[in-house]
Amino acid sequence: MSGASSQPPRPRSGNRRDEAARLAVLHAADDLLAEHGFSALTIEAIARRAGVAKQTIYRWWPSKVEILLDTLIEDSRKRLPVPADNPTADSIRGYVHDFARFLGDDPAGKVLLALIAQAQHDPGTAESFHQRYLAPRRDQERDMLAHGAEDGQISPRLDPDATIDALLGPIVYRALTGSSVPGSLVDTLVDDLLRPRPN
Amino acid sequence: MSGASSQPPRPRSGNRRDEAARLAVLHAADDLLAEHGFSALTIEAIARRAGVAKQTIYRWWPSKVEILLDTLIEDSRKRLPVPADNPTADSIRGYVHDFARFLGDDPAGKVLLALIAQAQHDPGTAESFHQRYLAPRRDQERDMLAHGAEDGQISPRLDPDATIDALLGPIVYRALTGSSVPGSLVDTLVDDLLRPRPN
Amino acid sequence: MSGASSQPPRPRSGNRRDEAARLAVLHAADDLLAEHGFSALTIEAIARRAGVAKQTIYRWWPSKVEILLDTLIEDSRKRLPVPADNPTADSIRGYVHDFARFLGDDPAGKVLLALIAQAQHDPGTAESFHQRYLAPRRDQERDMLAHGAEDGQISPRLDPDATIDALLGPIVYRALTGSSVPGSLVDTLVDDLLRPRPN
Amino acid sequence: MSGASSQPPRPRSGNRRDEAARLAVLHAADDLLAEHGFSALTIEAIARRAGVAKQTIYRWWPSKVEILLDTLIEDSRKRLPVPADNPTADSIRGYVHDFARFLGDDPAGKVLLALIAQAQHDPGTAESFHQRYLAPRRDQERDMLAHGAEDGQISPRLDPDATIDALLGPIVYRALTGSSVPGSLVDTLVDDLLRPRPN
DNA sequence: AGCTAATCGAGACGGTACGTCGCGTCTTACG
DNA sequence: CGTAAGACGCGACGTACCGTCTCGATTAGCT
Repeated sequence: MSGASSQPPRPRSGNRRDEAARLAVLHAADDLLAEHGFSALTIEAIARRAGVAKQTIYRWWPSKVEILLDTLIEDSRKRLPVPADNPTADSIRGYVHDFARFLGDDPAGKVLLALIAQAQHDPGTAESFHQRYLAPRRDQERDMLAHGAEDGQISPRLDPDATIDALLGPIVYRALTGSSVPGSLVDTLVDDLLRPRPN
Repeated sequence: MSGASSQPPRPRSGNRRDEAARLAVLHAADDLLAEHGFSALTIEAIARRAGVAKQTIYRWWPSKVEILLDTLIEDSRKRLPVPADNPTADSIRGYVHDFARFLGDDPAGKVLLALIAQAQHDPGTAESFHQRYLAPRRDQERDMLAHGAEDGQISPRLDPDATIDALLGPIVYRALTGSSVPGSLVDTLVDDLLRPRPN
Repeated sequence: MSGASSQPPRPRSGNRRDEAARLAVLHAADDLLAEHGFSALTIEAIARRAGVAKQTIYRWWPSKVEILLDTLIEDSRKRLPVPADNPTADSIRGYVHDFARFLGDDPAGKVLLALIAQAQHDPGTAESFHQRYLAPRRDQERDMLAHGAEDGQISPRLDPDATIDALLGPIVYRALTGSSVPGSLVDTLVDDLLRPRPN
Repeated sequence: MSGASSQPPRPRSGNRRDEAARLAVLHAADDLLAEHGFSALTIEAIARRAGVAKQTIYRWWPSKVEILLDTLIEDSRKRLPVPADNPTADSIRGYVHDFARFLGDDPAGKVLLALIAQAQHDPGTAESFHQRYLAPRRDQERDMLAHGAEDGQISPRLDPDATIDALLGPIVYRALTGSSVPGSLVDTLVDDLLRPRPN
């Protein structure tokens, strides 16, 4: 009688939030951005493509920016993790290379660029984008640098935030202006900024 | 003096383009962007504030982006000139500092950020922005570096475009993410990138 | 026995139809109509005010019109009975006066007007309204006239349905157009229609 | 001369109100009401069927009720004129017959019923309906009775408003409840109300 | 000196998307 | 079972701007 012990895996729906609808919205938003650009990313278009009612979107997301943030956070976690355990000089250098690849080649990179852009147009977006994406990531990146420095793997010449901005800024700027990022540029940046001046 | 006695208030244009209307549109666009942000920058709002008919805007500008580009090009020419004649190490360093100030403090800096952003959302904007603003400026900046290197004022470690992106990228990225740019960061970037490795 | 002791506030229904919920719905509908008009009489508002789930309403009533019909039928039975036993000329005249008062002053009169109105907009309402309210009442009114005529109390000059429509029509029309119904009008109508032409 | 000289028939549009759009909206509203009833009479449906933008409707009419009022006023003027010049007993009787026919057979009669109904649901409609339709018509009907009485054509037994309500009320009530109005009923009402009691 | 052509303010027009409300159906968990 | 709760697909609401258009007025420059 106590029967089916702890959590029988219910294919639920109805009273609770519909997980299928949630995923359909996230994928529809991603796809629309990739296929037709940000200007085609309207709530109505997302609802249409996801086969979902507009109200279902508004019930769970205050704006299309939050939808994109949801996908970006998830994709970044999976495909652009920040080296955390005993980062080596190589793994840190690898992270910057991965960042360049993420921005340039991964569809999720386009989401990141779109959010950076939209943050310029709308203060609400800026706020959300910082709190939910930039700040947590920056914390991880700072940790990475701090641990790397503790272990003697790197010796940054600037304070942590300046170091990260100096490393990633050029990559982001190139992506924003439609240019590619050659590996040599990344290597030079890493060499310059993470090693002390030899003299 | 002979003329305008009978009709007191409005000297209507006539056959030629009305310069007053042109300026009113540019200023209205600038002001709206500064006061209420890009989302309030609609053609209807510009027309309303400029006291101009919508058609007058559409006759002379294909989109609001071109209006902003007009103001940005003019303002950049005046307030952020690229050192051209015999640039010294100091004048080049000064230009990077000026660039940071322009982005951070000058209202026209907000226009530049808005255009970078809009270029992510709309390919037409990207195209126009490159051809009318980024490319010409980049040409001047390349010249500046080339002349500086010829004269022995600087010795860039990277190719010209990479050098400029590495210098300006962090500044732009900080502006895009709402941070300030300390002078020390600029100095470090300039020192690193425009001087050869000592060893 | 397990008794209603442990749970203080809500004695949930259980297996049979919850009479308290039924009454709550009827009163909520009545109140909303009286307080905010027909346009505020939505199923969601009724459920909200009655503290009842929407599904509970849909389970027992096919539409909000049927809710109103339930209240109207009950209220009419109580507060506007048709004289049935040996109607006299006076009791018939009194009924017409009562009808005018019901439409003009009783909250239930507003329900009747709302249903007459809604019947114009929706054939389903018209059908229900006729079968459940108008036809049964008309039968009683016809009986009233027939018995009155048999007893020599009245001598209608028109056939029964025409008589009733000629008596009540002006009253309803005045109510629909927001006018009051003076007693003298009722008296004249009764005098004209229920007595034979003297000549 | 009188001919088509003065006003060359311009098929205009543009800056001024588009007469074709106005008529398309009125006809679309009429048709939708006749074909699918009031519940199908949404602004979106009218716009769709008229081939007109929603905003064009909202620009000129505050609500769908005003659209119906426009059509009703026009149709009533054309097809149910109130006898004005030297009304005779016969022309007055004819008017009441025409009124019954209008309500029963003319599509515009359905518009009138729909507006009477909607006025019960919405105070704004009631207000508009009175000021724009009922009151002006009532004025004309009062004039008709007054002139008829002056000329000795009729001798109403009730005050003018009561007379009109007593005449038209039963007709309206029958129409509202889906019944037909036999000519004999009209004749009896007219005879009763417009001639003095013989005794 | 009159005619032509272009500009300008004004604003109507057909559209698309906005964010909200209520509909009627549904599923769950509780009693 | 009936119930409270509430998510869901749907469709209309009334508003804001879009980009196009047509008006009537104004004013140069060319016959």
